[in-house]
Amino acid sequence: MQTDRDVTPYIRLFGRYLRDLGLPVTQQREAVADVVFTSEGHRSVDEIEGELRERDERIGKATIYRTLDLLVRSRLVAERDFGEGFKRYEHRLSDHPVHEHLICLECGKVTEFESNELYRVENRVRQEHGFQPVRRRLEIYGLCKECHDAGVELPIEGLMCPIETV
Amino acid sequence: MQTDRDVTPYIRLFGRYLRDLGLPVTQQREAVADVVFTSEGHRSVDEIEGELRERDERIGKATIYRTLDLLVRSRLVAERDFGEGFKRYEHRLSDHPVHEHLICLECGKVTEFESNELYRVENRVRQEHGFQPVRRRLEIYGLCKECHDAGVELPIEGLMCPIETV
DNA sequence: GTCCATGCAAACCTTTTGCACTATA
DNA sequence: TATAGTGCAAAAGGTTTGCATGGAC
Repeated sequence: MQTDRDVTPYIRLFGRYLRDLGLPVTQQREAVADVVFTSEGHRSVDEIEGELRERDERIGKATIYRTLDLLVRSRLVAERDFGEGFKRYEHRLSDHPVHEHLICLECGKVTEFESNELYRVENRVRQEHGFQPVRRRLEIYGLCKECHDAGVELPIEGLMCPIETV
Repeated sequence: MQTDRDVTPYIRLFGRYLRDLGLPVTQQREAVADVVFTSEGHRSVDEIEGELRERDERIGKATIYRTLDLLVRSRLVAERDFGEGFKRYEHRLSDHPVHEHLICLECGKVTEFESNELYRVENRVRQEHGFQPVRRRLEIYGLCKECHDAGVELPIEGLMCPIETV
């Protein structure tokens, strides 16, 4: 049953992708896509499930995972992994479709930044290694401004001088 | 029972780290550390377990995980995640303790490279975001030289033009 | 009407934990 | 001898899969 839902341009793009592949455009797929497209940050599957529940959409976790897989394949959504033990998803239709991440080791905040230095890196590996870059991932872990201003100091764990072998 | 095992300088470093923390230096810890230190690539827990079995060391998986945790904390070993669904471990006592990774989407080969452009990136985020970098991670996914020379072409999946919304 | 998606629960896989026993220092 | 580690098996947590039912086209 095709209802008159609010189909945003982004969801329409996803619909086009599905149709190109001969796959059905279902309510559930549009609902999951809409949650991701209307979210601004990096959403976990749990968060997406919660948002769907708030919207009174009852969609199984398996369907959410299967739809996210399609969204990632369509390249409309990027899969992220900040080492939390689960993945996060972020749509790529923002002002800055290509960006990297700063991750605070103290509070977990994720900040986005752009780095055109990386184009130089990619050109170098193309020339020096004959490697054709397709996609990349740069994450810098450290202490964010707010935590630093709050006086947090990151403890230095580990050996002070790992090179000394005596 | 303290046997006369072949204790390399690297294992001695790990022993020092443990002693500094008042923790016992056990056979199992030395055995796991030795496998990691004598391995050149990026080892998974399964591979470490297999190597230990070949050496006739019977060590439980839990102990391997617990020892790897100590090795990572000591900063003698780096934890890697190439999106395979499990982690890999690499010792940091090579010629190039700091390096990034090129990962072939076709054959899975991992090549290491160095990028001093990243120091500039880190300085920039320090100035522009007040963020103090501690560690970083750069992975470039693409097609390696061998696969390209073998004629492999990466299929372009997804929408051709994700920006067009009509 | 055909084909595929959905939902539920079970399965899967890596990693973590509880607990009785053993080794280190 | 006190303290901490080990091994086993069970648990945990995220993700995937099998299968009967229901929806898209």
